[in-house]
Amino acid sequence: MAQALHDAETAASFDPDEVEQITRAAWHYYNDGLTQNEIADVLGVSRIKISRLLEKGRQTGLIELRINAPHAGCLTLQKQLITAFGLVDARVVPSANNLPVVPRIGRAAASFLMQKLEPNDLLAIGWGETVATALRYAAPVFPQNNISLVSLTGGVSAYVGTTGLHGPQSNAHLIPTPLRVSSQELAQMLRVEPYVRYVLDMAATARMALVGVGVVSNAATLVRYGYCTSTELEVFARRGAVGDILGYFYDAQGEIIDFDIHRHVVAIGVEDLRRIPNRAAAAAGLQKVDAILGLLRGRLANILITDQATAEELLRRGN
Amino acid sequence: MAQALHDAETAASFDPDEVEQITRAAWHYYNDGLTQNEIADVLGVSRIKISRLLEKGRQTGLIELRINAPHAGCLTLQKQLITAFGLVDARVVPSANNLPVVPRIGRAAASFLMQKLEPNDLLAIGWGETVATALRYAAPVFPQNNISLVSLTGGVSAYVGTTGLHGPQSNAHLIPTPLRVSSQELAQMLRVEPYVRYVLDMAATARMALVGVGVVSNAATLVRYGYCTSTELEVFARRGAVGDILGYFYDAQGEIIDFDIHRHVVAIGVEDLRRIPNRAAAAAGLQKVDAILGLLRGRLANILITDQATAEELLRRGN
DNA sequence: TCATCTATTGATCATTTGAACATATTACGG
DNA sequence: CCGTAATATGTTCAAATGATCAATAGATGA
Repeated sequence: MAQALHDAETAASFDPDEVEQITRAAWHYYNDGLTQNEIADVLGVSRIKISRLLEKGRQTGLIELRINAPHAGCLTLQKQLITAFGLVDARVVPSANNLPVVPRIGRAAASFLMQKLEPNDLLAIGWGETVATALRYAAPVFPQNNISLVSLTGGVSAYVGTTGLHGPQSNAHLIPTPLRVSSQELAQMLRVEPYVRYVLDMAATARMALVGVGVVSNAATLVRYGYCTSTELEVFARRGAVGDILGYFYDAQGEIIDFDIHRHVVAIGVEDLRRIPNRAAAAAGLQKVDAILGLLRGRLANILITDQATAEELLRRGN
Repeated sequence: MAQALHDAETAASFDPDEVEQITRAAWHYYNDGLTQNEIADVLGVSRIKISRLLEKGRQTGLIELRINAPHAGCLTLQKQLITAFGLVDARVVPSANNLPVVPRIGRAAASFLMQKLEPNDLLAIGWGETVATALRYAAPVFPQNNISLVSLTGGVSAYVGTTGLHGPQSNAHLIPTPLRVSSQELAQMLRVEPYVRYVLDMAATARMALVGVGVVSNAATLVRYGYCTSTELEVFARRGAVGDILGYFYDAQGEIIDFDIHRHVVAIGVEDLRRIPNRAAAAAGLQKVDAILGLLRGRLANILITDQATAEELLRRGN
């Protein structure tokens, strides 16, 4: 079910030799200001190879570009979000009307993680496209700092697989089940499976979580990947659901509504989630404003990564 | 005396409008992958302007490029340095034979500072070319995180002036005297001047210090800027001096030697310096190996930022 | 007020760069 | 052992970029 959430175009390489080459090239290129040709001479390879090494470095997050001055307008928005919703932190990326939202937010989330995570930290991840994108950018760096991953729900292995976070050196503990299964009984059985239990317990100890926010509409990722039908969502919406987190639907105040589907979900409980001290939600888009508002009101997340337009709308409608 | 340590070519601008423009441009360029032309259209300015904004952003450190995987060979060296000399941390930049050393080490030091300093921190700075370069790169970012600067010695104002760290928003407390004055009496009078006293006391409370390492040879920066004569240095060398820190000369074991000049220096005392928990020395070059060895043996610094060749030589000769 | 000087902006062009294509090399299944 | 596919490397070329020079606006001082 929904196996190939993302095609594996970006399977990152961890060949130490290549990492060394990339680093060396990057150093010369960005710090020393050499041209690709000069680096090629120094390292004794062809120019195009340098070009490709640099490209790969940027893709994988090995080379990270940090903008040290928060965009003035957005800095204000960040502060406003923090105070208006009592957040721990917030990131607002400048708006860009006709650029796809997910990669932009994903990058911002990756950047946030790289800034906040400390060596040996444990990062818990939820389900969703934005989370997947963020991981794609941030994950290659994790082995360096010995950062471990743990999933908050089933169904994430599909897209973690595309981040290159496999192999002996990686440290990813993923719940090996779908997000939702067909019956309450099966879900319960899976939850008490030793390894599943183990991962869920570990997830509850994470210091930082990154989750996505689901909307209640046909466009929901849950629908697109077959975990829900549009019909179900219509019912949920009629009963007051505005969004979902980890497969749990909540109302405008962020209260989890009692739906059957919640007992079909293989995921950490909401109470446990709330005990994770840093819960970052990455989401943007005007269609998500209601969902985000509920999320923040219910303190299901206390960190928000979004874009300018969404932030403005949140502030207009919020509180 | 030695006023223009560096020409003011890089006087950074803090026009908030420009910072915003740079940020916006950088975001589109590096995160969204737009071309300069496209950004020019979006922001409504000429393409060449975007090019210049980006250039300025990189120069001033507003746009920071971080390489997330330590160079493999150098990572080893870093670890070896840390264990061999009992350091708190170390940075080793890859060697590049015919590139000037100072800017490379300076950038590495700036990068180190930006990584380690936390908002509202106080950074103490010593005297020297490398420190000046590091500041040039790192300083523009400080107002953002409300990082304050304090000088450990006199004579730094000359080069801090070139970092744009002036004006109301900046927070730089500099000792308004030369590094060395002509008599013991004058030095003593200056040290008890209220403002000088105040700055020295404040410096002693810093959590992080960045200092340079002076060699005992004609090439010493102290000589070039007129604080010492070659003749003096010859005498010092004959009496066992291998290097200087903040104007204090020490022997191969890092013991401060008792010289008259030390009483002519307006600087924090060595004991107070040693009480600063993180003392980073930035220096590279084979001619500095003896000086660095002494420095580390005497624990005058417990963090070292250097290059590959120097690190290897240190390890060969050290301990 | 004018002249001069400086700083900013704009245009041109050589260099640098990445994308598209072509080729070689290696891995793999029959 | 061969053929096929997948991967890596090399070549060519158009796009993108930054340096240089010219022009303009703005500041400074007599």
